[in-house]
Amino acid sequence: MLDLHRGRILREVARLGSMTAAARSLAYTQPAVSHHIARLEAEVGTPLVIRHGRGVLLTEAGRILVEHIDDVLARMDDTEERIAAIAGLRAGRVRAAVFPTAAAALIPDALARLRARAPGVTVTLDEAEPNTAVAALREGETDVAIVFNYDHLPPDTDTRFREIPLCDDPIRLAIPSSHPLAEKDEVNLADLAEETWASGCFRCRDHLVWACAEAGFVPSIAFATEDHVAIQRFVARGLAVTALPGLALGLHSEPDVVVPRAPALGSRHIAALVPAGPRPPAVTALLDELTAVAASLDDMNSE
Amino acid sequence: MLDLHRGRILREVARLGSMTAAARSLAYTQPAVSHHIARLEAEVGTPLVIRHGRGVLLTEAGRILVEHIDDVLARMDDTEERIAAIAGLRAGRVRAAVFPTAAAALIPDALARLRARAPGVTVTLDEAEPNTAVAALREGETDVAIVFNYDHLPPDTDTRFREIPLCDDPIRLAIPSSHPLAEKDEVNLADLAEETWASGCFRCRDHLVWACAEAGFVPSIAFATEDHVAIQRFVARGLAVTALPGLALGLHSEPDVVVPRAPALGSRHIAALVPAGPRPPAVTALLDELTAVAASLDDMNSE
DNA sequence: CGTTGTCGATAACACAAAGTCATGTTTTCT
DNA sequence: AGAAAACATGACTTTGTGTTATCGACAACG
Repeated sequence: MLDLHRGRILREVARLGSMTAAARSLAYTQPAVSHHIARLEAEVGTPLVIRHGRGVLLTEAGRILVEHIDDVLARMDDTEERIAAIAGLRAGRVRAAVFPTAAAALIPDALARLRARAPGVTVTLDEAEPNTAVAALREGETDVAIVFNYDHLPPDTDTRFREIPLCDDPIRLAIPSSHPLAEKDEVNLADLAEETWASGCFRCRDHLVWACAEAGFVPSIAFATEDHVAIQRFVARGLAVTALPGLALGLHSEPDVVVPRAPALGSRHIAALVPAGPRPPAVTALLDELTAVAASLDDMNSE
Repeated sequence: MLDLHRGRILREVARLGSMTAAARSLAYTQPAVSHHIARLEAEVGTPLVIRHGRGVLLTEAGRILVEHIDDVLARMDDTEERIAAIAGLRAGRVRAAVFPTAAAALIPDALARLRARAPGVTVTLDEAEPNTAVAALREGETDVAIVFNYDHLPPDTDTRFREIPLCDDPIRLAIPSSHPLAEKDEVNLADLAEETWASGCFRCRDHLVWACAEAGFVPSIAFATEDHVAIQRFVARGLAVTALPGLALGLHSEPDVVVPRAPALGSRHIAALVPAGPRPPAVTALLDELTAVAASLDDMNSE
């Protein structure tokens, strides 16, 4: 195959009409240019330049070659620019799989920051529970998975992924304001053993059952929905008590619901998962903004 | 600048989904491909592939790069084909500067042969006297100069050119059939010292004067024209005698003109001149056909 | 009309790049 | 689990790509 580098040299020789001048222009020595032209001629099997007076003149084949090389080099420049744009955060697309609460509480702020920093980068979002998000990551269908996990569950040890911790999301107790315990600052979980419970997604429900077991009882769960506004309404109407992530409560506060302290419920750990190894710049940038937004949330929690 | 070679490798990796497969397809070893991809990534500053299961998957930057490379490589193929066509005599243009008689007597046959052998090669012709033809060659305005020279003139010793002898063109005496000497087989030049002469181009006239001087007289030249048909008419009408190149006489034979032998007139040497050094294939091919045609003319003369 | 400066070609050589083989690590399939 | 397959890594060889030094040829100058 023709070597573009040699083509560039020939082009310069054509432009300047002399090998010596081309060598100067390209910061080479004259013999280097002479050699390259000779090799190019050997490769294509026909003379490309002809000595003429002081310098050289191109043959027909040489002229045609230069025309084509011009075209090819222009497209090469385009190519480089496109890739440089991705490397320089002026372009790029990131696919993220995010669990619902984070999609509402974390992502909008992170994307706003990312847009301010790198307007050319676009992010596409897929809402997905952690399990599906990880599966998508494994299949290469997404670039970043935003997931959460509870202390009582085994951590994800898959070495193919790198876990970037984002923040801790404390699980809060929510009870009706009409409830006898509503006036206490801190509530013991065991005191709610006889209540009717509402719970969210499978994983959250699982965690609730685990926490109650630690407290010595099995909760009676009558309502299950992933809609945290709906859950709060159930609580507000006095139909149930529930445990909700702080993030969900931060998104919406229903009247007639109180949130006493209940340390036994612990917290869930929110993290971003990306494939191990080097990351595209746009992915790194998104992770940066996610950690920044998450850190400010963490600060609010610790106050 | 991006290396097309690496681009080709990346493209193959993208097509086959694995470095090992790409290596097989390109007759490389696996580490070679691995190395090239790693270097490409270092050069562009962003990951291009990501490990996925058995093989690799391309990142966004990788996919975009491959798209562009496809385009560039296609144009590279075009380029190679264009040049290969010139090298393979399927295309090409030759500019020739030819003196008038040869343009009529030599070139048409040579071009017919060349067309049969290499239909894609085109030849452009400029009629020019030897001096102008050589000047054009020196200026790079023509690729081949077809010239002639006489024995009494100094040979062209310019080392910048290579001379390819084509044939000898004997100078013939032409006299009216009504002339007293018309019945003789061989005529002595000195017997025509008192005649009125016609002559052709400057160089031919010069040669005539020289030959007559050798025979001991100065010819009285009343008619000078480059049109050999016109000259023959002058002779046919008994207005003059003349010396004409055999080639011109071969092109047109006027009635009432006889051509006795006159060895003293010698001959002119027809040759092709090309720049020294390697020659484009189309030029070589034209020279081949010219020498072939000229050789057959030489044979006719020697019979 | 020779002399001098410039250009291209060539030879010898230094260094970098591009391959290879051997081997390790990770992931998948049995 | 263990075997097979794929990418990564390291040491080494070969090839290519540059350099300096020098020659031969053309052109412009006095």
